[in-house]
Formats: sequence, structure tokens, C-alpha cells
Amino acid sequence: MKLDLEFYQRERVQSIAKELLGKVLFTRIGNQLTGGIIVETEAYSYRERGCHAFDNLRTTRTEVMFKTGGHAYVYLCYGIHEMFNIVTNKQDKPEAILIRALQPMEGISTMMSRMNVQRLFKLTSGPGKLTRAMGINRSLNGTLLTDKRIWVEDNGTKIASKQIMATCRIGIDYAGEDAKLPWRFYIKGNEWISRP
DNA sequence: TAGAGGATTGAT
DNA sequence: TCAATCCTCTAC
Repeated sequence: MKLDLEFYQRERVQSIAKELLGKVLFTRIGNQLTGGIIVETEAYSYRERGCHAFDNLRTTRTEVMFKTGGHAYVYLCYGIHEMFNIVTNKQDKPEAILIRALQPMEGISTMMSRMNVQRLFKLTSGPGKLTRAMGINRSLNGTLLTDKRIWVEDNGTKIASKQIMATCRIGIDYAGEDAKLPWRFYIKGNEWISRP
């Protein structure tokens, strides 16, 4: 069942980031269906320095984060990698969840050809890799997740809270004390999580 | 308008 | 450990 927008438009981005674990992200790009179980997420909020929209910083790039929950926020990182985030909370409460890793489920041959690799291993185990495998790019920035091209489904899987690990987020040393917030979540023992 | 740096990755 | 690579943001 496709998640509706109300799921994303709640407060407490950390809770939503945890609830997304076990859900399935789908894309249909170029008429190719691909999908994977979300196994790793990170939460970002205007209340802390790790976030692009910290202190309600409003720029061309962060504009989409000020929209209602359920929009896709896709941006280019290091000039090379597209990063896929899901905007949460209400309008003008800029918060988002970075999808860091998936467990491939659907359209695996499509993903392998997009990645130009023969081995399934670590096809989607990182934020830059999974966008490439799923065909996600900046043209999807600002798209609602009720779109035909990208959405998230609940397949009934419930991840027990003791199966969810929380650590500090990766690659945001510039955020000072806020870099220590335990806002990175992943499914314990899953082999598809990004490298440490 | 120039310069610095980044929510990463894969090769060395 | 380091380069790739280009967009965004800030300061002048």
C-alpha cells in the first residue's frame, strides 16, 4: 500500500526516519520499475546545524524543504552524487530524511545495468549509489511521493524497535555538537547498510 | 563574480 | 588516503 502524504506531514522527523525502515522505495523511470527495502536513514531538522535549512535558511536549494511533507528533495553532492531525501513536517517547518541504503527487491537487472556492475553485492549500499541504481536525479526534486515515478509502499513489515540501531550521522563534522545527535538509523545486522 | 567546500565513492 | 567534479553559498 502506497504511503499517503499524512505519513510524512507529521512532526518528529526522527520518528518518521525510524518508521521508514522496512518500507519499500519504488521508482518507475524510463518505464523501468525498481524497488528496494529502506534499511538506513538519517534525519535532518532546521533546529540543528547538520541541516541545509538550519535556522530556516531559505535559498534556491533549500526551498523545497519548506514545502509540505512528502516532497522529494534531491541535490548534488561533491559534484558527483545525487542524494535523495524525503521532506517531512508541515509547510515552513523544513525537515527531511536522507535515504542512505536500500536492500534491492524489484528490477535488480535494471539496477545492475545502471550501475554497470555484475555483482548484486553492495548495489544500493550508500546514498549516492542507490540514487543511481534507482534512476533518481535532480529532475525529481520537488516531486510529491504520490507521483507515478517515485513513491514509498508499506508492505506490512514492522521492524521491532530493538532491531533499530541509532548512531551519529555520517559526514557532517562541520555541524559541531549537532554532529553527535544520534539521528542515523539502520536495521541491525542488515548487510546492505552503507560502509562505516 | 570569484573562491571555498561539500549529507560520497572507489581506487591506491 | 586521496582525487574526482560541479553546484551552492558567502563575501567582496
